Amino acid sequence: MSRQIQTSALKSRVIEVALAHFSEVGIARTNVGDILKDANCSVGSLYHHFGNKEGIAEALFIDGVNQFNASLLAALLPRRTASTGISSIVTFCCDWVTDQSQLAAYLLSREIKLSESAKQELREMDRALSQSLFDWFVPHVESGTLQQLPTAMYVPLICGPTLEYSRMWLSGRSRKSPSDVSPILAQAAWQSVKKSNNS
Amino acid sequence: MSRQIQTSALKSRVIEVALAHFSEVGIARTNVGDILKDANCSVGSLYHHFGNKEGIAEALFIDGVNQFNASLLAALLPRRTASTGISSIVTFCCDWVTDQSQLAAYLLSREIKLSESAKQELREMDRALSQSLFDWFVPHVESGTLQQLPTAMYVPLICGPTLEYSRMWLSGRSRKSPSDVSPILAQAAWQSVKKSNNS
DNA sequence: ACAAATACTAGAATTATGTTCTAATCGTGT
DNA sequence: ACACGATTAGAACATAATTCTAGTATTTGT
Repeated sequence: MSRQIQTSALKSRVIEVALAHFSEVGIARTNVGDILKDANCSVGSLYHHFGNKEGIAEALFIDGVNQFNASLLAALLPRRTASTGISSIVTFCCDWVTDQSQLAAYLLSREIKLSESAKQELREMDRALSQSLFDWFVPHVESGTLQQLPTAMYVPLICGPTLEYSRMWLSGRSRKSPSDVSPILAQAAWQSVKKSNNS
Repeated sequence: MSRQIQTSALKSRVIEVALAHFSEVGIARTNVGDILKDANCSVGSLYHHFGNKEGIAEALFIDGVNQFNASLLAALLPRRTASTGISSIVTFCCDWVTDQSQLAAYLLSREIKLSESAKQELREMDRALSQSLFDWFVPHVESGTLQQLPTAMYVPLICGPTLEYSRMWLSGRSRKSPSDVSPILAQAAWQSVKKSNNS
């Protein structure tokens, strides 16, 4: 088997196993020995590839965010109207969280203080996503269907309620899954960013 | 000095010192030795009062949530109209986060996997707050100024964007403080829960 | 006021576990 | 085939969390 494939398989295995352990007992309480054992990985390999325990947590985090961002854009970009676009964002988030609840819980409960380099990388990813989203918004703002707002406000307004509800659900504070309530969340998101006549 | 006072002073000191360290380098990387030193506390005392490092983190968390909840209710309850009430919630959150950014960052980035007992305690606190908020909402729903929604939706809709924006600001992803943008957030919150005629 | 019980403090000793280090191995390009 | 770098291996190490035993103060009951 080629080195590259073998190596990336090992990394995926470690990340997958790590998510399971982190989810069960938290990062602090999982010991790398257990990850090693479950992922069939030697101490040397693990530290070669990830540097330390935080490195595993960071790789998992970045991996998850990448997945999420890519899928979100894929869901949004084909939409042509402002209201279907906003709705697709919210619905996608709800379904993703409901579907991948373990990974979602990990990403939403930023259980880790990221290193500067990881922060850097994430900032760049965030910038790229924000840019794509903003590019999609612009025409609808110009055509007068979306409110003109400071750039930084769109994401919180549209996704804030959904993410907050997701946190509630993931931590057992509500029964109905985000998917179950996505129509309400989509409607509310639309109300908060659509252009309205009255105040 | 009475034992009680001395003891609670020690605990406060530990919690305060812990917040400083946790904020600077994260929970995982702060060592209890440093907390001990800075809080003038012996190993024995610390473990007697907090059990372990996580116990400190939990006490800090619960303490912070208590403070926040109490102040929030104090800001909301005197309000008489639906729109001033919603606005006061959002504005209070923004100002609190802006003002106590270190504690806010700690609470919002749930850097810890809470123990079952802490979860229990927090769930109870959350239930109490939700109940108070809901009691305040009910009359305005009945009078037709607020939308009728599932109970669990009000908090995410009203606070979601604010909390999400706060996270962005706290992690350096936006320049303007929550207080700076609170009018926009308050307006959006109102749009998403007020009773409207059109769809 | 005294005794007993309890709550708390102290810090040395222990243990757990994350990480380093040296050596070996395996692909890959020349 | 050779050599180089990337990767694997796991024993050894070091750090830092936690336990433990003993001692001290405070409160409580009589």
